[in-house]
Amino acid sequence: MTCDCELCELKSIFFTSLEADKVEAYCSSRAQRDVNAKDVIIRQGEAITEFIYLKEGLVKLYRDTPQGSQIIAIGKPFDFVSLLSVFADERYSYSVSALEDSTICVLKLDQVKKQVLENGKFAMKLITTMNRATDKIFFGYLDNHQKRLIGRIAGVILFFSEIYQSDVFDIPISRKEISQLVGMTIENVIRAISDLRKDGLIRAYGKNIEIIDKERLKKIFQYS
Amino acid sequence: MTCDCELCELKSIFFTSLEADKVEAYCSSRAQRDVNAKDVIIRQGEAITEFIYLKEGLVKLYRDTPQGSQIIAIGKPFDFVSLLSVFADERYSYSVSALEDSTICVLKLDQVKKQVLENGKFAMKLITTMNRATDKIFFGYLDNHQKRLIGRIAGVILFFSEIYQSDVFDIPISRKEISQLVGMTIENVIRAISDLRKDGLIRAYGKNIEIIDKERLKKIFQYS
DNA sequence: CGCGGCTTTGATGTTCATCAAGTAAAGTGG
DNA sequence: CCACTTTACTTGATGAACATCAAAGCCGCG
Repeated sequence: MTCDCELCELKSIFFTSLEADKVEAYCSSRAQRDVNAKDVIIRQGEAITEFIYLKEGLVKLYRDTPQGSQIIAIGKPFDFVSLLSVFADERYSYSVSALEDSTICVLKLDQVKKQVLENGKFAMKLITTMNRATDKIFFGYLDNHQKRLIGRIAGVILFFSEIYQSDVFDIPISRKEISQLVGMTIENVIRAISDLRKDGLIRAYGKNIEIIDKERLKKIFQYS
Repeated sequence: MTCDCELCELKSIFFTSLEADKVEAYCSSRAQRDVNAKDVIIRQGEAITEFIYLKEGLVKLYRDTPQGSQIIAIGKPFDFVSLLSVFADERYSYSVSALEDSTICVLKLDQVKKQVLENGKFAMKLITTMNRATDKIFFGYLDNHQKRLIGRIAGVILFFSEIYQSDVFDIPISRKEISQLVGMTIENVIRAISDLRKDGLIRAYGKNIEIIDKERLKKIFQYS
């Protein structure tokens, strides 16, 4: 009867806005699914029939364009990964795939819509959560694209350092993916990483990154 | 008792989702306001207490950053100009000002929230409309920033041509604003416009623009 | 009239993309 | 397990796209 998603933000929306007897319905309609790294969770162009939420792990949101693949955002747990425009369209305009082995929660979109129709408190919370998620992605994107290459790279490194809560970590995306994330060529991304290494701000052996001088890295991030 | 916003999308949301007796409450709580060109409608950093909708005219959404002013989008009638993150935060993270003399409709945000809480159908429609508006802005932005300067300029010209439904029009923004919209320097924006003029694709005397060769302009827009 | 802001053009420098080449790592079939 | 292929990564050289600096013309406004 109790869901095991102890820290689940979506659950908290349901629980604080649903009567006790409705919670059970939520629990039973919810499906949990484990996905492996590199698995595609959402495919651009597919019909939107589910409401998907990342419980554990790390994912990337990306879209394929004539100019190549473009990473829109990296999704952490407690981000509603399918929030970006779930209700806007019939079909996904982006894909989502797992960067690490992850666990997702899946709800039928109909169920969520039903809740919105029946439960104002739920609707209100959902709108707020959706807006926050979209805002974060959008304004984050705007901020990033005001910076030059080196600043964006510094941002990426600081971002993952924040996620892993450590100055030493394995970056979960390839150089190519970094280039798709920052919107520049792979060669120049590598050059920027090399520059940071040569200047003694980071150590970088393949995917393993160590931040040596976080303050200077933050300054580069800030002042582009 | 009847609202005069005959074509108002917001009104249509209310009307199709409210019982007749509630419509009156909506009408009375709604305030219509005329604003002059260059008037600031929403100011970045201000508390969000109202729900604002563009009934007539043209506005720009922009934000001020340490690197200068950045235009996020141009808002036409039937765009919910305050939709972008109304519920996400306490304060606006962007400004809105009128490009032309415009008419806006203003609702107390409390009133809208109340409707969301009380009326599921209204909530559902609002979510859908918000998502669509945000999607359009966001993915439009992503598309634009994959293009080179000349393609973005072509896009801007085609955009306003679409708005005014004519190949001859006065562009409602300055060269500087175009540069803030496409995210490049004013000098290079001017050079790009000059190039289009020299190549015979457009005529351009100050703010007056005439599209001569729409097909080629579209090709430039499309293929960056 | 003259001041300040907007616009335009030219010259020059920086940032980034492209092309080319080579190394390392990782999967693939015999 | 090893040769083989493929994919990811790295560095250098060159060129294109864009920013910056400088100067001058235009235009509206006090």
